[in-house]
Amino acid sequence: MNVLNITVSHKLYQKNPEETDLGKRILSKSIELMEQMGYEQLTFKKIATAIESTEASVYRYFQNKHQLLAYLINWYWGWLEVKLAQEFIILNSPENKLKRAVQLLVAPMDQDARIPHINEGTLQRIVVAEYPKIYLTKEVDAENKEGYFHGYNRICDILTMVALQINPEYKFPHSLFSTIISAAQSQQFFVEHLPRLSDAKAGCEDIIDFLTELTLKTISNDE
Amino acid sequence: MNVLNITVSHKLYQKNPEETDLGKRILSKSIELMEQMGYEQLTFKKIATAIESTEASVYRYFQNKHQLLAYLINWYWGWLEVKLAQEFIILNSPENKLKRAVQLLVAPMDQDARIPHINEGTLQRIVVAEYPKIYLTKEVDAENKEGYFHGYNRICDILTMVALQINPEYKFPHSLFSTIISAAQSQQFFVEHLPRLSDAKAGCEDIIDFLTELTLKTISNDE
DNA sequence: TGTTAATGATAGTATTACTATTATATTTGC
DNA sequence: GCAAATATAATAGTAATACTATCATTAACA
Repeated sequence: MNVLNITVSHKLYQKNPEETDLGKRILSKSIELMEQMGYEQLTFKKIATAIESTEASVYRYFQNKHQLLAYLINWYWGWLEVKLAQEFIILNSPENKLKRAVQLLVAPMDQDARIPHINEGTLQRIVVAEYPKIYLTKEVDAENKEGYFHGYNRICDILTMVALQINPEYKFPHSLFSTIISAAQSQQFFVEHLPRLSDAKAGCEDIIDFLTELTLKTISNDE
Repeated sequence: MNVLNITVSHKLYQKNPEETDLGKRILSKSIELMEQMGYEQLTFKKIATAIESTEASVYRYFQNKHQLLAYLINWYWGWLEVKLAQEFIILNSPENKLKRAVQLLVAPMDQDARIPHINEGTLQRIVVAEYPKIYLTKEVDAENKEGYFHGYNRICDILTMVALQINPEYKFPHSLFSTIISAAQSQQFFVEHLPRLSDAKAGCEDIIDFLTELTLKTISNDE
């Protein structure tokens, strides 16, 4: 059986949680609890109690809740990069690659049986609900140097390269894809919670149409 | 002299801060401190000390820090709506209105001398750095009912009406403008802190070009 | 078997986010 | 000009949070 390992920068943990059973239980339960109660309400005490361990043990893996969130979100981007790479094997036109990328961003993610301690679908919902919290802080510059945003940067770079194949003249590809990725998340959130900020109906189809059209029209160089 | 009053829903405060001297000092100092230290580090204690008042007094105006942030951000959207209305008086084409709206979102805001207790430029930077925090919470549905996001909804609706004059067939105007507004903020943030996520150079010109082109291409119905 | 590493158990601290109470000052109605 | 209401100040207190520290136990490993 194929074992897949998503690697996250060692700056994002104190002790690698993928290497021990306790570490995996922390990841698994953190994902479950964070989705249920949200980032603000989650505490290391609650995680520890839920896995029948102690607060101090959780602190051995992550410095604090913020680092844990950064870890999970980077894991997600690493995962998405693997998915993209897989899909691109059989996609030949850059247009189709971009379309598929948008679908991956927005469509609910299935759980991968090879990685039982991470529920990718739940993790995706965490990214939708919490993502901007990892960079909207006063520590952003220091954390950027530590690689806290590496996963996101890479996705953005990959899509930029694809877009430049369609139109090498397009001036703002990084801006475009950081916008698209963040819109992919916020539109999912708006459909569910702030529907006046979106035209999409429940389900991911409308959001995909919106983002795909937006992307392709923007990078096209006709007119 | 022309006195201007931005009205914020009474659900966004305990006691109207615009009505008293202490209230205005709280607003003024909150804006200053929040920009300096960021939302997370700010406490009511710090505000109170800085204006030589007490924590309990600040609590009489706002239930908590979250409500204060929501107040400030709604004030900003109210202010932006007033600005938009002023500008639209002499702009006739919907294209020019959208272009101007993008400029207002991104260009640094001057302080209005008629409202000495609110520094609009500083407030704008707070919106850039903190905006998503007011809706990315588990209380979002309840707070939406209380009108916490009213200001944003209105800006989005106004721009939607303008866009539909250009292309009445366009299917996703609300999604487009919630995306544009949020990109206006995040691009400003990225240019300063996460430059790999943007192609813009310092200053607002590139961001304005990026967003203007994105908007107009997306709503155009040719091709 | 002795050493190291991982975890558990427990305790403690500073800060935060409030709530409550009482005193004092100021404004307002009459 | 005085009583009543209101706003604010001063102070205290509480529960929860976000850690840090210490020491004992267990497991792993060489």
